[in-house]
Amino acid sequence: MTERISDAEHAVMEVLWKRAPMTATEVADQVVQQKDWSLQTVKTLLSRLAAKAVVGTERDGRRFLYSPLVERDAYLTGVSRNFVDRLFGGKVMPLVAHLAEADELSADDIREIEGLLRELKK
Amino acid sequence: MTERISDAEHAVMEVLWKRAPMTATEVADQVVQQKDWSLQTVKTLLSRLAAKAVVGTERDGRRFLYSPLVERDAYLTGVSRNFVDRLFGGKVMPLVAHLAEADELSADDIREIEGLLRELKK
DNA sequence: AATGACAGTTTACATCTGTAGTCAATGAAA
DNA sequence: TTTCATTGACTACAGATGTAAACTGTCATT
Repeated sequence: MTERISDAEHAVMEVLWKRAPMTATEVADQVVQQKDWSLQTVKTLLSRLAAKAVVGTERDGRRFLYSPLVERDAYLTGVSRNFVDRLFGGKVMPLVAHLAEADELSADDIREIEGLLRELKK
Repeated sequence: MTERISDAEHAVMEVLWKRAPMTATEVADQVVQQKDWSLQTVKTLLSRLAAKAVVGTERDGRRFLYSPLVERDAYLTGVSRNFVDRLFGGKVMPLVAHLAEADELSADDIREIEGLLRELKK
């Protein structure tokens, strides 16, 4: 199973998923636009991710270039699977139903999803 | 915003959401069918939930009766909202699309969801 | 050669979580 | 009334997490 990625780590991953490889400083520059973290914090998160082999490092002179080793897609699948399992008994229906009842779905959302499902049946 | 409920705590809540009020021992009896936890562990979790005011206590002689103070529905809405926000930019479409692409949706699922959406549009 | 600016590594530290063990009070049973 | 079982309260303790500061090695500059 894929290594667990914490919330804070996830923010770092999102940056790396957008562009990679990047140096720690580059990553931090991006992350800081979202989260009010220090450079050190971002470095720590990168190290932990590297230790878990969720990101890979490649030496570039005196510094490292970081790249994701786990694809965003695979990660999302795992997390979604887990989420739906734990909270909705593994069924997507109840989740969609719930979001719908909670008025989290706009008419546009509904149309979009219907279109998607129509595609899927082909 | 609703207090955060950890995974272990969530298992306890599921039991209380099914029936309440219940004593700690009753809750533990139910929980143990799912998780291999000791009575003490369940009691600790109940205490933590009570401390966070996620469950309420009512004295019954020498023991307590516990009941949820947060409704399952409200909880699910919050957690789902948060999940979709963090991972799918707040849009449900990408989530459904993702699950679909990851083959997490069966033909039956698709039909069911379509039925649901059709209802919603009325 | 001395100095300063980065980069990565190590250490820190409070809080949250998972998972109980122990203790003290109290009601039930003998 | 002595004893036992039950219940909540307090304590424990390791690992994960959020959030860094301090340390160390090494180029680039003076």
